[in-house]
Amino acid sequence: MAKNYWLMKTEPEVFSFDDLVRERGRTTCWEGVRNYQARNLMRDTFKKGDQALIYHSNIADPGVFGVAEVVKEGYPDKYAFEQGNKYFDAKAFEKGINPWILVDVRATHRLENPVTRSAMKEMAALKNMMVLKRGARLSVQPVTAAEFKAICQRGKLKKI
DNA sequence: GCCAACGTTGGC
DNA sequence: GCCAACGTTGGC
Repeated sequence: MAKNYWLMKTEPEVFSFDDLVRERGRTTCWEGVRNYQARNLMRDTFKKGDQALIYHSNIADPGVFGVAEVVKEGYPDKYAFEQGNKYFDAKAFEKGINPWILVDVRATHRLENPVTRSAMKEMAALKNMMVLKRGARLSVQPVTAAEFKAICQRGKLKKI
């Protein structure tokens, strides 16, 4: 089974790549995904050892800042059923069925030169990349091996 | 801060 | 099941 590659968006004001690096074991559960398409990818397709580009969104200079690997495959997201939690899902809680899942990721590399969105747009290897398309809101996106490699080379990976 | 694109909700 | 209204995302 070939390794999968992903792009995972995060708002650095909320949780940045540096925040991930500061976590114990540089590992965290990827909280807050409340979209079924993204959920399905994490539940069905994310495999241990897959690699993910960590992308900062909703800032002046969005782009890829680091690389992480999947260290734990999909498991129930208990936060969805914790009243008062930021990611509490009242509707699901009433129904008694928790549809949400988490994966754990560990930071492995920093991009010495973060690859900004504007730089990505100029890269021929990324001309079909999902994240660059208009209105691509999916917070967890598949990335091809070629796209992953192109960004890693451009960004100069530095092992953490 | 604006607003286009998208996903979800809810009336019918 | 359709679709308008709404809330959110996220680039700019």
